[in-house]
Amino acid sequence: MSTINDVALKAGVSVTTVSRVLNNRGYISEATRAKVYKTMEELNYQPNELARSLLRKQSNLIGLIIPSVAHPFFGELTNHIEYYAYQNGFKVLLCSSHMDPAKEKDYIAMLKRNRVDGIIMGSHTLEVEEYRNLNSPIVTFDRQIDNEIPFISSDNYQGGVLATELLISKGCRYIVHICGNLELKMLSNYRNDGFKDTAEKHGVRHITIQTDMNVFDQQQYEQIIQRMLETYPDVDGIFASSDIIAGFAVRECLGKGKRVPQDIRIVGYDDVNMASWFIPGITTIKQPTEAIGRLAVELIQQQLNGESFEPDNILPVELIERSTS
Amino acid sequence: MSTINDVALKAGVSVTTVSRVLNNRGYISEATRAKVYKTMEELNYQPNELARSLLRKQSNLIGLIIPSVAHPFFGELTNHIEYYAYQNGFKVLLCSSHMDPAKEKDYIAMLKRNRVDGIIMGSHTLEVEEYRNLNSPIVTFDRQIDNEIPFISSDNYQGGVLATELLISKGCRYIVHICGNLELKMLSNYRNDGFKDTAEKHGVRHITIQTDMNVFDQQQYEQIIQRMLETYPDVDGIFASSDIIAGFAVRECLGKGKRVPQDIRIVGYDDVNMASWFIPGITTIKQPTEAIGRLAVELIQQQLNGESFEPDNILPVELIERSTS
DNA sequence: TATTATATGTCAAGCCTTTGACATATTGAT
DNA sequence: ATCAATATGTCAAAGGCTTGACATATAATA
Repeated sequence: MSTINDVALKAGVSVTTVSRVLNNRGYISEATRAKVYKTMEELNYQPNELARSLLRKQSNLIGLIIPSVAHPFFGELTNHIEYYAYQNGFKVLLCSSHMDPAKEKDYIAMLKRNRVDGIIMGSHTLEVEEYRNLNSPIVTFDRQIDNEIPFISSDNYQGGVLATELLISKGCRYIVHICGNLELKMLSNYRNDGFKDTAEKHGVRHITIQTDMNVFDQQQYEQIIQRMLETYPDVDGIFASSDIIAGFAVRECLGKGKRVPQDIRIVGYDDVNMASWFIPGITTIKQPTEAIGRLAVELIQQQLNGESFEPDNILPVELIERSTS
Repeated sequence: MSTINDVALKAGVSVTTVSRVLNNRGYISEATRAKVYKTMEELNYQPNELARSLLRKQSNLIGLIIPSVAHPFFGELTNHIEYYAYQNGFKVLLCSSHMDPAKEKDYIAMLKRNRVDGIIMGSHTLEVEEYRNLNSPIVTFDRQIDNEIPFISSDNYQGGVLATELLISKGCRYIVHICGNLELKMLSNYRNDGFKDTAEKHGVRHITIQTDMNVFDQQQYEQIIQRMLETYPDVDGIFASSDIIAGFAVRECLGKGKRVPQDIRIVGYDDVNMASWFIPGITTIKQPTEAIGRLAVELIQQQLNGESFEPDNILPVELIERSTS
């Protein structure tokens, strides 16, 4: 790889001059500018960002830690984050924790070693303390660390309310919420609060079933749903905390000879693309994935610029009715 | 962020000594080693990888260019690539081209500026020439650039054969292959060859329908399939070039009142997780995504090490029978 | 003509880390 | 007492780039 020196030499100018055209500062004649660009072209020169970052103390790198990009929700979220990062001159370093605390810790250290300008945390297997004192701009998704660190989440409580109201309005009298582990202090737990409050308000029987915190575990989902269907055969409404779980619920119900939505109604969460591809299409609570992605990048940028920012970002959800309700 | 200097100062040793414990070279007493580690801990020191990379002329970064991580197949592939990259001490810089040649070109330049150790190309919107002379280790997925640059693909021809044989053996007499644009010289075009050869061998009527090269275009898929179903109402077998397209095909067929698989049989490609979640489960040709991911990283590593490597990597496919055939 | 804006050059420090060359001390073994 | 292994230190260069300070020269303007 050629260096700025090679360019200067070949173009017959000083490195300072090349640096000046590269960074658009000081006086440069059009002729010199053109000559330098031409030489860079000829030498196939690309300024070394490692050296630049080292000097500037800014890498334009954003670290993104998520459970897995193979999960449709995180895949779509990552897609939007990557898009807006690129728009704002950032590159994204992808880290999949696979819900392994050791790996997550490792990744955080790695990101610090690489001097990322900020970290977007979509995976939360560590204790809250571990995330403090990272002294790097952070944005958190679906988890509140403290008042200093901004978080983004969808309006989980409202999502729970909307889903539950729908089930009840359609006539469900015995509803279940299948969600992640409530021990983890995730903001998504509010979905369960919305669910319970609404069910109680309407005097509807309700139970909550927690899954382990595995990202994807087809077997576990199937088992939990089967057991639930056996233990509570009278359930006539399911609010699942992801469209994938909802999909499995549909599958198991149909397998058990229950008609959806006539015998049992099912509402998911997320509104991943897949939710509309399923047959029947899954009724769900839409998270504004694109807005979340955009905001995440913005919040990093704002912290970087020393601007003030909103620490609590709860984005609106929307009920999308399809065929499972 | 503290530097190696701060550590040396605080620990009361020289930077050379710190560097020695950091890199495990030269003589170091256990006492000093412990003292240095303790100080690093206290200062929350993380060696600056930018400086190290600059010096070593090696960044341990792999650039991954794909159409979109929101696409299930690429999401799963990315997941595996990230996994094996991490295992081998690499970090992944994620780039989503969204099938935009300008963006892809930009990304390539960006990756060079960042001195990535290698590039895994899963998006191919540029002319073959553009990929040559990148003088960086490259691995290509589903496209052959030249004999120097290694490629990986599934056994597309065999995939086409397996899918077609299955349809015919189940009694299909008029089959259609829905695939991407054949103009692009992608290795996946061989699926169509396998399809045609097999259909002709058995004397079965067959047609090929190409889609545009958009990653995801629900509308387009629906339209193409609807039009196909209207134009060729006698079609009784579909080989779709992705599970997503297959999913839409199932949906449209059921919508038109055709029974799957009784009236029309459908086979997909990829075997993304989703294919088994669909109702009915989609019969498909499985690409060995994990093996592809592992091999991609290995091929970068081998090129980096100056080892010899296999340029042509065609990985076996497998027929997965579910309920649409 | 004097002044100013424009254009380029030289020089050197600094970003953080690694590494080789070399020097000096302290051990323990012979 | 001597030698070698062990342990640490000093010093400086290198990696590629940016930037400020200063110097110089040409062209345009007052």
